[in-house]
Amino acid sequence: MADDDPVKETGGPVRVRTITDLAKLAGVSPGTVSRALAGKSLVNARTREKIEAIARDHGFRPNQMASRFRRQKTGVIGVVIPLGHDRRQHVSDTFFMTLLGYLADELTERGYDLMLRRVIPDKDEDWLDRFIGSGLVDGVIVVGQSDQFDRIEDVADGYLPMVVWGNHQEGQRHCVVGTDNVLGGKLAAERLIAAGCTSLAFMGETQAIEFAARHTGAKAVADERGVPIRQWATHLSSEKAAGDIARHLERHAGEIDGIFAATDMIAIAGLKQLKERGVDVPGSIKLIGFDDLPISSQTQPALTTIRQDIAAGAR
Amino acid sequence: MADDDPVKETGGPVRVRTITDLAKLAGVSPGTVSRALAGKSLVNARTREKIEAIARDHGFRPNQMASRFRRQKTGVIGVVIPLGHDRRQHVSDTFFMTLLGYLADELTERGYDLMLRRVIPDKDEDWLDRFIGSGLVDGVIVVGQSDQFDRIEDVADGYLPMVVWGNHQEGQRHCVVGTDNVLGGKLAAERLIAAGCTSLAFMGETQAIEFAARHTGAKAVADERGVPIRQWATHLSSEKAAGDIARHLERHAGEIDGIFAATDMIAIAGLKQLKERGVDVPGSIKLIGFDDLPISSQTQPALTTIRQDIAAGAR
DNA sequence: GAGAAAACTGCAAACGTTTGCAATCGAGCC
DNA sequence: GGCTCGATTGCAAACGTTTGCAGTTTTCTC
Repeated sequence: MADDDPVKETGGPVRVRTITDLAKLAGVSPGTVSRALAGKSLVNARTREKIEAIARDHGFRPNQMASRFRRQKTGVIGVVIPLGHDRRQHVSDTFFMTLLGYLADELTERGYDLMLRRVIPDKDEDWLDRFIGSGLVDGVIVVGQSDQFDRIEDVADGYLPMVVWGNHQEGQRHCVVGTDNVLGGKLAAERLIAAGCTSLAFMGETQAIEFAARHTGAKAVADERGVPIRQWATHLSSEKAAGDIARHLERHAGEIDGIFAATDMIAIAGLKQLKERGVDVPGSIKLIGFDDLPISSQTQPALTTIRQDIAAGAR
Repeated sequence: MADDDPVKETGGPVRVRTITDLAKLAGVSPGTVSRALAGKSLVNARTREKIEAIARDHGFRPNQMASRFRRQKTGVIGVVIPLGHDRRQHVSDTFFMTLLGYLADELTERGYDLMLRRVIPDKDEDWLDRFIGSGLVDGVIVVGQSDQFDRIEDVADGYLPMVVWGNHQEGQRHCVVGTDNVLGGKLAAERLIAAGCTSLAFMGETQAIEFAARHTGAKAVADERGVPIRQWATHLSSEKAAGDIARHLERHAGEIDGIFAATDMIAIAGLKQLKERGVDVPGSIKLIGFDDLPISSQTQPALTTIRQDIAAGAR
């Protein structure tokens, strides 16, 4: 009799892989199964129960690929980290990773998945277009503008929910959230000067606009107070930074009594170098960092908490 | 004449969204376009060039959702972090984030995307099944077994490329890569004892098997050498750890002269507490951590580099 | 108990690609 | 010159869900 349903005749536990298999088993149409599983109100309570029971028994999970494809919604937010000016820095950099941690928490809480991508802009002209155009994500969060400001601007017009973690620039078109780097720089310089410093150094680089802004802020205050501030070019990756710092200290250690490090990582590296040289910190040289990483318990200028901003921005 | 192609008549830049649009424009069939864009060898060089040109001009990107759906391959590796025993710890924990950084690098290098998901096992019975069954990922990397060992084991039989970062257990069925925690614990204890310590403390918790193993290793060596080792239960999150450590130190500071911290984060927190109490480190109390985070330049026991293992494991 | 409204359910057409198979077009071979 | 073979290309059927529309019941209402 069951001629039209050979499946049942096998006796073995039927593998129910698709919504259609399940429908056959339940004796309803795929459409109904879909609705039942989606929790729509248009299905009879008894039918739904039956369907859910079967689904549970067979450990059935609707294929998300198909579902998302059909409804043209991925439920995924892309997080892309441009490895611009200093390839070694970004991913695996503590600050970005910490930020990413919070992002993951917040996004998951809102039912989104997080797709992480690291790109090397030099190698890949239109990294952003490609990511957006792929249709894989509902929105994009760019972590760090790096030196890709223009490219980001170009894309911003094409819309798509995008928020950028980075520095705000007068008249820019893309939505940005992040620390006020200029203000942070000012605060740092003010604090150093208030602590009695009379000659400052900025450790970091100014290629990426985030850091440039920090320098700008510090310089503005320093100039205003008549305190000299020099720039000590320093790589951002811990390994390279150490060497750079050592070199600077060797040549100019005596000339300054206050250091503003562009990142906490640099600050920590600097601290180590200073200690190794027997310099008293903060006795003879004062040091201030930037980022407020959980590790560094030094005093930091403002870092906005990301929570609310992200929520609103990513929607 | 162009009656059958109203699109061209609009004059505006034709929006080419699908492969079919492009095909029409190029005067070929969608199939051919697909082949051309996929770089297959079966298309005439001239046809391909033409198609590629049009694609470029219109900034066309094939819909990845559709593509991946059709070929039942996502090109995505899921990274899931079970927030088991201590909800606050995992994501936004520095160690995991650092690990994640390397993972991202390696996966991207191999053309995979990385989908991050944080789950709270208590709330969600079958977090793993759900993730795997969703068909969203080609493989899964579980970071940290936490207290979910059994659940992971259950799933491991169902196959699917899965690798777990965590502790190896005799006779387990799932593929695991990670530090040898027992060995690490042994090394730590040995080092402390070699440095002259005569009474140890282990700071951390033992609910998660990774940490339990570290403790076990340390205890084995300590017992063997006749050195007492006590356990100071300590939360893993920096904030809570500080309080725990303070409490322990207050009561038992004088009783020990060597501390093995289950993680670097705890070690750092401990270091701070000790300093605040004016304890000389490593003069009167020696301290050793675990993880080898880039920040901590203290001596650490072995941490396997993840590079090769991941590559092979994830395939 | 007829008629209408409400509650369910089934049908079939999408979503945009990939891909096996068959058709077409030249070119080379005897 | 007919035929075979290879190189391209077109056709159409998937992939597994969702969803508008059109039935088909059921349940009321009078």
